Amino acid sequence: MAFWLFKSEPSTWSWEDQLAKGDVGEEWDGIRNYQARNHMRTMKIGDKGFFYHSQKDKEIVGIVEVCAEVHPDSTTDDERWECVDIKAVAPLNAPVTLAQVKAEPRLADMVLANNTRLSVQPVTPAEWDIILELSGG
DNA sequence: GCCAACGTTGGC
DNA sequence: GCCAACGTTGGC
Repeated sequence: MAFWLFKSEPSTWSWEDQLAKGDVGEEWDGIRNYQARNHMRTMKIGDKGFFYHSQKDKEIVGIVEVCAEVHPDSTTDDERWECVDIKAVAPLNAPVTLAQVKAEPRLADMVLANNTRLSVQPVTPAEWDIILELSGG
């Protein structure tokens, strides 16, 4: 199983919106970036991801799970763009802020701290555990 | 609100 | 195929 991080601006699609969808989940649509799409192409059902609020909050707020593998993005006719579906699993005990991530030496190489614009990112198992640790376990 | 980083587009 | 111009994202 692989780990990922999904970035969203809360005014567009928030963790609360995601939670409201329950186990049905929701298309992670609107991605118009090849790197992000390529990551989604490699995702499998059951992969876990962090849900990150960009812009105002800048913090990881919850855990999601891939519940449908890659398929065409329903928000466009352009066949280049595909996406997966994700569903909320649980909120973090406490949100982990970008500042916390940047202050943690073991997370110095995390994509979140280095490539601010990539909206779908891979997370290593080690990084996953450290984030959970920072959130209070 | 500004600006840096980065990706995409389009002219040549 | 290169590269300048432009648009978008997201941190500060």
